[in-house]
Amino acid sequence: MEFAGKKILAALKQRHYKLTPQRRAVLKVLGSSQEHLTTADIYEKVQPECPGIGLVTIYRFLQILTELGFICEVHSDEICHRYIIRRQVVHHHHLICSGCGAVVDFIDCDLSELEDRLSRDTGFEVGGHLLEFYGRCQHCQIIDSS
Amino acid sequence: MEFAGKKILAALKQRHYKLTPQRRAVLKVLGSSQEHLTTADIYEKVQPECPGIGLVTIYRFLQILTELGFICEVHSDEICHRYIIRRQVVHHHHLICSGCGAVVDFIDCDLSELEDRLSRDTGFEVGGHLLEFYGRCQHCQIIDSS
DNA sequence: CTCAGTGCAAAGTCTTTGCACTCGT
DNA sequence: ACGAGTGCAAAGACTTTGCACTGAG
Repeated sequence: MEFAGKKILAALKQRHYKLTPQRRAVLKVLGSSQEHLTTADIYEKVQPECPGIGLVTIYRFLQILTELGFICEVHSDEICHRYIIRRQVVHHHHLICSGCGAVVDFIDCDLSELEDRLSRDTGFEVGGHLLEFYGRCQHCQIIDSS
Repeated sequence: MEFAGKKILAALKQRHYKLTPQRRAVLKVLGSSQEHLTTADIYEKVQPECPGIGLVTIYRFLQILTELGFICEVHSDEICHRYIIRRQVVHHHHLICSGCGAVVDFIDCDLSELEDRLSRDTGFEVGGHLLEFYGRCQHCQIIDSS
């Protein structure tokens, strides 16, 4: 999953953001992880590659990545402020494993009908939505039953 | 919307939680607000009714209410850890006004087909989902255009 | 009367800010 | 060589914990 990271690096370069070793390392971690990560998770995972890195640097970089839409925040009743690299450029949703934290993206969901109905019923001008599914991935189901 | 608060009071009593003036006041605030509130919001709104109340008390009580499922956390890319009283006992979703914070519940959404497909495609055992819509309520639309 | 609940203060966690130094461009 | 980016330390925001007192049942 190096691809997403590489793509973001190029995009950052184009916007004249500096490509420091720290940023490369953070992107590498984000790009090679299937799970949603907290800032602290990233900090830990970056250590081998970039021992001296400061937490602050990660905070600041994540902020940039969020602003540019390169990472998504993952939400649930249990989880907040966890990040995952955005593999889909388009609007999409997450299927999250509550066991290992793996995240699967999916694109096609037709909520427009529901959106229209809500709009009619409530008078709201509906601008967007957040949809996330929770469950257990195959691997964690096996662990559960053993 | 006093109703929800009254109902919760009864449920708490049944579970032998003590019904202190502080708890009554917090429930009153939650029950009479259409918006999602932070702990600090509740703290402020409770002052007139219960001047000496401590923030800590609210934290602790919200924790109980969350555990018992009487309030829901509201999520979005902007908003996290905001609470709203649970008016629907059953599974439901939120339509949130990004202007004034008003929250409308809605129940009927048929995601089972999508859930089945995801389950088939990914091997996940899907346990639940979080669906929230964002938009502008009628009132805020009027303000916007003036 | 008893112990859950409260309020205060202190501690803990997470995140942001100020500032001098470094290094990518 | 310039200024964005970095790391440290300190400050700030939010939440939890310890402890003695209070009041609901």
